[in-house]
Parts: sequence; C-alpha cells; structure tokens
Amino acid sequence: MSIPIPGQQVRGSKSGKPIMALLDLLGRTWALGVIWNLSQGPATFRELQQRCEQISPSLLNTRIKELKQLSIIEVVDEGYTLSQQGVDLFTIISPLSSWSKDWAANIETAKPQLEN
Amino acid sequence: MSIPIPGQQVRGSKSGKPIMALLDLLGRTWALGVIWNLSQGPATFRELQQRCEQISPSLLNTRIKELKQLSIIEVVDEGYTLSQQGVDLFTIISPLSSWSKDWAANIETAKPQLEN
DNA sequence: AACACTTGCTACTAAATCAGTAGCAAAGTA
DNA sequence: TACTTTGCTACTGATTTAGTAGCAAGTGTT
Repeated sequence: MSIPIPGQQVRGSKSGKPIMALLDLLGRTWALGVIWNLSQGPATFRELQQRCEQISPSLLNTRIKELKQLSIIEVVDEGYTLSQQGVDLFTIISPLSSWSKDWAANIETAKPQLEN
Repeated sequence: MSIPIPGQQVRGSKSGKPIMALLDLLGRTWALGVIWNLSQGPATFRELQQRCEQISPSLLNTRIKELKQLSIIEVVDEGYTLSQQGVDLFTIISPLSSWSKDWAANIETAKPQLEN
C-alpha cells in the first residue's frame, strides 16, 4: 500500500494535486473514522481500536502509519493524537455530523420513493 | 456491496449512527471524488468519467447508484447533478481544497524528517 | 433503409485492500 | 518470578477496486 503523498501520483489520480491525494487518503476505510475518534482526545493504540469499534489491529496500524507520516496525527505520551493540522482538518469536517442527521431524517422521509 | 443507510449497520459499524453511515459512504473509493467533480456542474455519465480521470465505468456506476439512492446526487436532463443535499455537503467539504494545499506545503517542508 | 457514432451501462478477470483471528515481544505490576 | 497489559505483526479468506471489452439503445447522416 502506498501513501498518497501530495505532489505525486496517487491511487486513481495521476495529477498529483494535493486535493486528490487528500481524497485518496480520506477515501480509505476508517481513515475518516480514526480522525473523527481522535478528535475526542488522545488515545492509546488499544483504546483507539475500541473507539473505532474493534477495527482490526493490522488495519489500524496501517492507517496510523499513513496519517502519522502525513502529519495528521502524531505520537505523544498518552498515545496518538491529532496534530495541529489534524485538528484543523477535523474542524473543517466536523459539520458533517449535523449534516448527516438532517440527511438521515430526509432519507427516512423519502424512503417510499427509494424502491424505484 | 451494501449501501450505508443511516439507521442501519454499515461496514465496520454496528451503531447505526448517521455519521458512521456517512463516513462509510465517503470512505469508498471515488465517492468524494465524484461529489467533488459534480460540484463543477451537471455531467453525463461519460463526462463524469472523464472528470474522474477515466474511473472505470463499473465503479462509477456503483458509486452513482449509491449516491443517487442516498439522495446526494440526482438525475436531470443534462445527466447527473448534486442534489440540494449534495450541494450542502459539498459546501462543508470544499475548504478541504485550501487545507490540502497548506498541508502539501507543510509536508514538503517536513520531508527531510519523513525518513524516520 | 443502412451505416456510423455516441452514450449509458454490464460483464468479466486480476490485483489490491480489508476483516478477523492468533499470538508474540516488551514493558509494567503484583 | 509470574501475571497483565500494550503495541503490533502475521496470516487467511472475503470484499472491493482497477482495467478492459463490448453491447443495446438512441441519434444523426446519406
């Protein structure tokens, strides 16, 4: 598995645009989930694993390596934590929480039409 | 492949929380990319495929079905377009573009340390 | 009508990624 | 010393993605 370094080709994109590298990174299983769960505060490996609903350690470790190398998370005494950049990133995506609730309510309403 | 409907279990999460369904959805290859590229305006199937750097038609179709069923994109005369909810979603994530540029610049600077 | 194009999409195979489980080395604790 | 906890690696099987070929339906042209 290669880490999507901005400026280089990434999975599915040859442009090297930073946004494509980011979308590649965030488009990996649990990448957003790890960031999301770390926003609650630092966590040890096993605690982070619990927050992520028992994600397998191999996958968690892979995600950690990627996010660490890309300076989104970092290691501190208490375990892993979001870096300043990671915090900024989370700030951007945090409104997704309330958006997703509206969305869920809407889909609920629209359900009868989903059959088509 | 099952579509991550909020309120039900999704890949990696049994909680049924809307945010987890959303993170699952967005954590699939090209889901964010499709939304990103549709934000430029409606596109036909083949044009969308081009905007997504020749994503394979089978995968594009899969993503389209998911996003359509979840009311994030919809069909219009010109092809596919973001729904109002999709536009709202894009509004939230659009700052990722500038964030990713800062991020890229930062990683560039930090590169000598990446070797460790 | 016959032909050539375009469009939306399905089918299929191979490669990559993810899930799930077992377990080990190192560090801490009793 | 023996027992736990922690961080992590290894391995296997299942799922997802990439890449390519191509077809049916619609459109335009001659």
